[in-house]
This record gives sequence, C-alpha cells and structure tokens, in this order.
Amino acid sequence: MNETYQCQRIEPVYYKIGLFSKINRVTIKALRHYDEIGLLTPAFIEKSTGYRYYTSEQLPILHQILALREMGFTLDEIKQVQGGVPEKELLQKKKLEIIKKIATDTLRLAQVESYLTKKDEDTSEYHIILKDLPQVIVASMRTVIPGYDALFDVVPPMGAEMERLGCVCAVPEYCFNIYHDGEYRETDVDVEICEAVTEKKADSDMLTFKVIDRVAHAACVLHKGPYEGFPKAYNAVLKWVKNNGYEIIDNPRESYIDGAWNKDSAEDWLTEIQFPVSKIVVE
Amino acid sequence: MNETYQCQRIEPVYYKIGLFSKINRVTIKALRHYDEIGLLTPAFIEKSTGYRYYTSEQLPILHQILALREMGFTLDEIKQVQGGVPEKELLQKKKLEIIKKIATDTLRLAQVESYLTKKDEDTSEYHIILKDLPQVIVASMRTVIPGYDALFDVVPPMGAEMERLGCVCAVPEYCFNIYHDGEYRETDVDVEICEAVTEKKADSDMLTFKVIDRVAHAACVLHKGPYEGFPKAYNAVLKWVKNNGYEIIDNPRESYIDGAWNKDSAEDWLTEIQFPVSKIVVE
DNA sequence: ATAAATGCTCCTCCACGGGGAGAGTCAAGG
DNA sequence: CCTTGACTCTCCCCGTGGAGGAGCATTTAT
Repeated sequence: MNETYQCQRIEPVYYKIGLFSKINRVTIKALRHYDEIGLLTPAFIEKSTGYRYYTSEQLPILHQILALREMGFTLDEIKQVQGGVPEKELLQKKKLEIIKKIATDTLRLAQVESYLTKKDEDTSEYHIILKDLPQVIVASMRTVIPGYDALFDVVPPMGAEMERLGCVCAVPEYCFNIYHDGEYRETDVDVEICEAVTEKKADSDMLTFKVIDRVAHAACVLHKGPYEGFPKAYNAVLKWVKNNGYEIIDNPRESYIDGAWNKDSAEDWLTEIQFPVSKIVVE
Repeated sequence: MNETYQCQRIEPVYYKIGLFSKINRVTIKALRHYDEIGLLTPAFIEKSTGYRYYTSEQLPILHQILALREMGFTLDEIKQVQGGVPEKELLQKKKLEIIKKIATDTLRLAQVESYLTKKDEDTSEYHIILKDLPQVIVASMRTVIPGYDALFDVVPPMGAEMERLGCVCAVPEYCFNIYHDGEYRETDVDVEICEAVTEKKADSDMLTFKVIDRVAHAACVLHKGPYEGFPKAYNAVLKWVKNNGYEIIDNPRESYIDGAWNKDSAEDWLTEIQFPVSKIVVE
C-alpha cells in the first residue's frame, strides 16, 4: 500500500508514542509518566514489546490534561477531576490558591525591592525577618533613666532582686527592653526591662510580674556591634515595615543576646530589635 | 550553680539543636538540612555523640538565610550569596523571576476564571490549550463552495489529484481547512483545503503547493461530534481568547482528525479548531 | 543485511524538607 | 545507682513533574 492521498481515508489506527507526542507537543517522558500514574493509559500496549499505542480517542483526554496543567493543576488534582470530582469545585479552590500565591509573590517582590533600594544608599547588612513571638511571663521593672548608659547601673540590682524572690529564668532565655516614649530620646528614657521567667512571683517594690501576650507578627533585625549602631538598625526595620505594607502596632523591644557580660569586644555584641507589626489590609 | 538571676551573666555557650530551633522558629529538620548542605554549620559537633551545638554567632547567618528564603531564594542561591556572589545581582535576578511568576499566575487566574464563568452558562466540556504549530508544506485547494455539505464532494477529487501528482502525505498527518470569509456564512463559502505533504510538487489547475509558516501560539480546542456543534466550540475559543488577553492574528483552521472516512457514528468525529493568536501587550 | 531511529525499562536528580524507625544521650528525681 | 522522659543521632522513604541518561530490544529504511 503506498502512502499517497489515501492517507486521508486510511487512518493509522494506532499512534506510537513518538508520533503521538509530536502531534500534541508533549514529551515522550510526560506521556510515559501519565501512563505510569494512570492518568492517560494508551489504547493498547503490546505485551511482547511493551510498545504503547495511542488512538485519537486519547486526544480529548490529553487535551483536558494539558489545559488543566496549564492552569496550574497538579497531576493528582487532574486525576481527581477524571475520577468524577466536580471540576467546578476544584477550579474554585485553585482560584483561591492562585490568588494567594500572587499575594505572597507580590509581597516578596516588595521585599526584594526594598532590599535593593536600601542597598543603594547604605551597604549595611540588615536582614529583616518576620517572627512569631510566643506569650511569656516576665519579671518587669519600669523606670526612667537619665541615659542609656545608666542601663548598666540598673540591671544588676534587678538581678539581685530576682534572686531574692526566687525567680527562675525561662529557657530559652529572653531578656528585653521596651521603650515607652513615643519618640526617640537620649535623656530621661522611660524604659521597661523584662526578663522571661518560668512562673509569676509576688510583686515587689522594684519588680512586677505579668504575662506578655503573643505577638503574631514581629519584624525583627539582628544588630551586631555596639549600641551606637542601633539607629541604623531601627531605620532599616522602619523602612522595611513601610515598604512592605505593614504598620507598627506596639512598642519595639530590644532583646539582648550577647553583651558586656559575656563578650569582651563590643563588636561581638548581639541584639535583636523586634517591632510588633500587622499587615495593612488594602481593600 | 543555680538558675536564678545569674542567667544573664552566664551565657549558655552552646545551644543544642532543639533550643536553637525554638529561639529562631526553625524546624530541627531544616537546621540539620542546612548543616548537611553546608549552609549553616554548627559551631561545634561533639565527635562521640554527634550532637550539634550552636552559638549566638550562628544567629546572624541564620537570619540572613531566613530573610532570603522568605524572599523566595533557593538554598543554593543563598549559598552563593554566602560564597561571595554579589547579593545585588542575585536580587535583581530574583526580582525579574518574581515578576515573571506573577505574570504567569495572573494569566492562570484569568484562565481559571474564564472557565468558571463559562461553566455557569454552558456545561460544555471544551478545554482550550495553546499550541505551537510548526511550519508545514501543504497541497492547497482554494475554492468557493455552495455550502458545507459540498465539502464531501470536493475532497475526493482533491485526493485523486494529489495521487496523480505523486504527493506523499506528511507524518503526522495534518489536514485542515482555512475559511477566508471575514464572517460566518452558510452559503458560497470561500474555503481553502490544505493537506500537509513531504515536498512541493508542480502546481496544477486544481492544486497549489506552498509553505505555511509556523504559528508560535494557537488557541486550540478539540470538538467531538458532528459538525453542527462547531459554533459552540468556536464560541468557547473566542471567549477564551478575549478573557485571557489574546488577539486573533489570522484565520482559524479546522483540522480533521476523525470523520466519516473512518468512523461510522458522527458522534465519534473529532476535529480541532485552531486560532492563531498573539498576546496583547499591556503597557 | 545492516544501520539508524525509535521504543522499552530502570536509575538518578531537582528543592525543601516531612515522617518515622531504631538507637544512643542527657538531666533530674528517687 | 537507677529509672524515666525528653532529646538527639543517622538512615531511609515520600512528594512534584518530569529531565536526562544507560543499556538493551525492536522497527524501519537503505
């Protein structure tokens, strides 16, 4: 039989995998994969050779698979559709999924861009991350000090008082300051020094015990080096918060990790600045 | 040594993996994984037990990792950053990546939505996919026929003529019509019947041979059943094209896959409708 | 008859871990 | 000193959606 015009009448009943893949612009690998997972079984497989043979009846199924795949469905979801799960339901679900993905990507984009612009003016190495701060019980001492240096004078007595009351520090250790002034100031600073403990004790003149609620989202930055560098770190966080569509919902905390008590060089001091924030809802 | 206020002065030099994971809200699995791939090595690993011990010096590195990860960097890319590859470059690259991803997701969203609205009014099962139609050599016969039924009268003589000229059909077989009327009409239809062949022959009165250029993007839909159903299929494609931000750039093709020549029942006929399209660029 | 093209199965790889098995370690309390 | 429970270790399999390749069988064309 020659291969001339007859081809229009004599349909090649079976397509081998290579031809079928060319017709539909799908890779052979993919077709075999679909067979493997039972998504698209060839019309016929010759037992002796294992060759897969497809017919035009597989075309609509394959088209459906390709269409759904393009829309971002996983092969498993496509299988569900074939299994009779209402397509509409899955489409709705998928729609929400995509919307969510676009939202997170948009956020990422903003983040990357905020990094890029920050880099332009300032080569600092701040990395802002969002954290979830758990609820803690703290021993708290609120006082007004003449300046930041005075911190070193008030902390040791606080430690002594905690010992006297039999406090046990929480693990992980968490010691932080909250500044209650609405603005940055160098003198007469209204500061609250908090130390996480395992349980409440009776309040004393110096100390009060309280529960500090969980903060679902806090923009945090690690600052390495002496405390003079704090303003830069604060600026980095503030800029990030602005650029990424958050707003500050509470006073920031300074959490002391490494300091004079365990590191000789001020260059090795480590502090984390934590800003409770909340996503601004745009409508 | 008791565990009271002293904790502020006696830094636990080493954090075990569990504590370190709690402090930073990272899973233990992830920390071990980072160690494995050399992204964040613990400060010290005890040889006898294999326990990993971290110190506060790992904190900034981990923060950087987390920040970059949140921005969508892969661990490998983060490793490159640590290896000295300029961060800025990668950020730029990542930015473009994200923009691209948002674009495709937006497209997907449009597609899903177009499906959802279509489903509301019409339970048809059309799946539109984008294809890349390759360049082909065709034997072409352009003629005006009184009506669609007349197609069956003109195709057989065309086959005979092809045989006379010694044509060899291409594999995969590709036989399609192009309608040159600007609008839909029932009578005096200007149709061009094309059949892909392996090489050009001399033109005859009936046939001309030509090369049909590749079409980078064609919106395609498979129609199963008799030809009366075509309008619905056309509508589905047209709606899809509109909803997904494409425009039609050429006449549609009807590609015949199964028909009267090999299927007894008209319900089994299979035709693909192909619209050359192009993405509308929004600026 | 022989060579080229095509087909087959089986394997590893990608990113980012999750989940669990089975075993070894650490700290506190009795 | 012993137990208990919490913690840690390594090792292995699982998931996406295939890509890439090795090694071997089959078909097709010259």
